[in-house]
Amino acid sequence: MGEMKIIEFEANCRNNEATATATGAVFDDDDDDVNDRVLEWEMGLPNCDDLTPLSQSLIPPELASAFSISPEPCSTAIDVNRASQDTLCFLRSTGAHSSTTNSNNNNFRSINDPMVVEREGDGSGSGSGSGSGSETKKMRKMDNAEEANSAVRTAENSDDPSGKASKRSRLVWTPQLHKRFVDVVAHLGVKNAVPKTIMQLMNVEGLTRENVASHLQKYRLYLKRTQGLSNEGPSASDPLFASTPVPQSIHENGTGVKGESGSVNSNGHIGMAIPMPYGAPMIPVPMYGPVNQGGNHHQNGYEANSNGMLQQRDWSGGNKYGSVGSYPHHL
DNA sequence: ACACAAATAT
DNA sequence: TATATTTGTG
Repeated sequence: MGEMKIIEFEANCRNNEATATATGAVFDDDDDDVNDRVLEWEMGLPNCDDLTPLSQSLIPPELASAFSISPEPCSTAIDVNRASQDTLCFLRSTGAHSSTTNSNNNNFRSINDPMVVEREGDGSGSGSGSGSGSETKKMRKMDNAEEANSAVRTAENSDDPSGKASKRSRLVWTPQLHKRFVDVVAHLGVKNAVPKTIMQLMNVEGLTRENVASHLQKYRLYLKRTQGLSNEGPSASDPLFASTPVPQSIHENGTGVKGESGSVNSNGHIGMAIPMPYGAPMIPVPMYGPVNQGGNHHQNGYEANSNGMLQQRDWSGGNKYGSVGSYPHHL
């Protein structure tokens, strides 16, 4: 278990020099009080949906080309898995013992299984693809809904055999996606929060301006309905929106630099203007769904998405945005 | 070309 | 119901 976690983290942070070093330090174990520190350290670790998946290139294409950086073919989930395997082998051969490295920590979720899109065209094929049918099956616990389904697809379904424009199916605004959306909207002021910009900063592959525009329209209505009216009563409607507290920074805030940070929202949440939000792509791919509208069974707004996280208030208590990364400064 | 809101469609 | 698309306006 402990091994698994470390490996996953390793994989997720491969590009983070500092963290990688830290990981190494753990293995040097002098133990004992180190354990406490490790625990403490782990508490502050970013949640999995805050981590940048390896499957995502850290450098935007434009930037890469601008600095003539070699493309580095963006790794697939399979690559990530293989990397995990390699790391595992390496660690074992090195004699790293993570035996004492605690076991209780449900906080870790693997995102090396790709966040996926499914198009309504093919309802089939949601195989747990990444494994490529080979090993790794042993430690797959997938507690609860964790990675219940995972299909490895890409936004642009490669084959658009007939003709051209592959009809995208409806975008499903998962809590992760929406969180991202809200973060970005909060980060830009009201002024700059226009669909195009939002789309760019969200940096989600396959996300279109129309997607954002539509969602933004709805979101604005939601805002008008809630903070417009003094009564903030039944937030029963729009579970998605309700689950993602509206940052105060939506007030007036151009670059967000001068904004008060640490202000507390009505919910008791910290609505600080996100210091340095995403710069690099984090969320690989939005999730599309089979639109579940033929015989709709469940009424909750949630989808049993590939992460299975119906994270409602993961962030309720403290402000641990392990949320690393930074918005591109050049905007 | 874009943003926007409202209406409408799926 | 959630999202997409259209329409009209700026």
